[in-house]
Amino acid sequence: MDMPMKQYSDQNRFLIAVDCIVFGFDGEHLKILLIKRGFEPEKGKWSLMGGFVTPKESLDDAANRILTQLTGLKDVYLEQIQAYGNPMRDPIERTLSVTYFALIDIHKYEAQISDQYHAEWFPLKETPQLIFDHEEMVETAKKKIRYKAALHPVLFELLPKKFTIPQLQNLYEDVYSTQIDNRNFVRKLTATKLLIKLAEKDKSASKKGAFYFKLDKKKYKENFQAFLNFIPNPDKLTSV
Amino acid sequence: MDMPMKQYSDQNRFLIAVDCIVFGFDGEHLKILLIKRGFEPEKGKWSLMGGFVTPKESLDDAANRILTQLTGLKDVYLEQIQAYGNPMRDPIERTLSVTYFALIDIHKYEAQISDQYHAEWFPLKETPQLIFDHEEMVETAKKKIRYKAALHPVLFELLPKKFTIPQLQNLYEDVYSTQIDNRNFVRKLTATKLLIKLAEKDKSASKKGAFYFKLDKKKYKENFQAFLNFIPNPDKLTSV
DNA sequence: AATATTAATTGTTGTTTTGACGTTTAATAT
DNA sequence: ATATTAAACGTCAAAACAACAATTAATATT
Repeated sequence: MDMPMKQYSDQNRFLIAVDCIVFGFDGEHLKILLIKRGFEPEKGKWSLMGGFVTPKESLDDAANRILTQLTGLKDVYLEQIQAYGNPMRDPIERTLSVTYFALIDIHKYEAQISDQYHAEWFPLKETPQLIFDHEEMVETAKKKIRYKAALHPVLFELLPKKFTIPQLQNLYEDVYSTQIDNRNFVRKLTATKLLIKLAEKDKSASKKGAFYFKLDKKKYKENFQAFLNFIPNPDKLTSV
Repeated sequence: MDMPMKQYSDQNRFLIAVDCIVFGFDGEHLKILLIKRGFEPEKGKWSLMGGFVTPKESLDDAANRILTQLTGLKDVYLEQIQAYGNPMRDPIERTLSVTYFALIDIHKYEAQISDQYHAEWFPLKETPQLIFDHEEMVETAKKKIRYKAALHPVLFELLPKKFTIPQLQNLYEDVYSTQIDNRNFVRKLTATKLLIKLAEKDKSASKKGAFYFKLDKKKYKENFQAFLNFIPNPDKLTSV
């Protein structure tokens, strides 16, 4: 071949989409953010927040752009899950979708943007019917967050900067649908040295009040890959 | 909109490729299979085994097809790792690549097919320069296999049906570049009840010989998601 | 044929981690 | 002042773990 190539001939090209599974925690339950799809096909049906990848942006860029459009938030925790490539997954035209899961502090989420996109939070056990293969994507994302959080301190991304131990424990209990012994939980948590105790207390939830804590960012980054064991008997979590 | 849609207008379409990181174990070292690329650009350079996704196949189908073409093997362990979508990763034309890692019994691999593709096994520490972003892909795959194997009994996929404990231990020691105490290793292994002891011994490697074992397939499938702990202090493995 | 050699196999112990459960303390409501 | 609530602190026995020692089976050497 003498001439420099301009493109690969005889190959097929496809649409590439990004779909985001956005997790939030309202203090009681883990929830995901869904929108009413604004265009055909399946216009008006519940859907993950997604969009097509444009020529000059990477997948991560696309996911961040889409997430910012939906929530108004920037620099949120975002992690690629997997690519879905069934030829028939979109009936209109073959589209590959790369899913991401996002963890956001639900209180930072601005509701007026929600109205613009007709977005709504759904508890994990009460999600409506979704378009295409989005239900499968949500199932996989649920497994992924359970698997990941069993080993790494990723759930902190769902809480405000200041949070209490009971809040954190509620979160773990909801994610794993289990009761955790508070005394053992605190012991394991303390052992990680990930938390810094603040002077202030949250007295909204109890008479005695619970001390606020914040993350030790440095330790958090250093130990993000360390294997934790907050969940008793974490076996048989289904991986992704 | 009155007419049923035929396609999404005003969107861009891209090439989609699949690249496979094929791991094998020769009894001493973990290796990956690389090929000399047979077409421009970068013809003749070392590369992962990859190919473009065709219109009617899923991503998994494409990965299996490509892997069978390279190794002649079917039904091998194959798992999606992640999608790479940097707009400039292929200089000729924007191509999204979805990587898979494959674990094969190196002895089942047929060499004559290797010649056809100019394929070669490389120890992980002696991999040559690779095209595009394939080195980054290999790095990620290495982290992935270490992470996965620290928790799940996936390395058995690299061994023949009959294998000895010393073989298995060599494999773990090479994957984690560490010495493992044999007595503790055997105890943990026995506790999983994953192995069935055979009457036969392998006397090629030592005078006393080492008993062959085989996997208890049923237990293997049941416990695949269980968290193991063959590696002492598995913290600080880098995840993917 | 006895002995040395090699490496697989079986065994022991002290320490650390875990899960289960009891008690005390701080703040508010009566 | 007292009761109430739940957060915070503490105890203990069992299990898991890492580190280390001894025995055994097969071959090679003399």
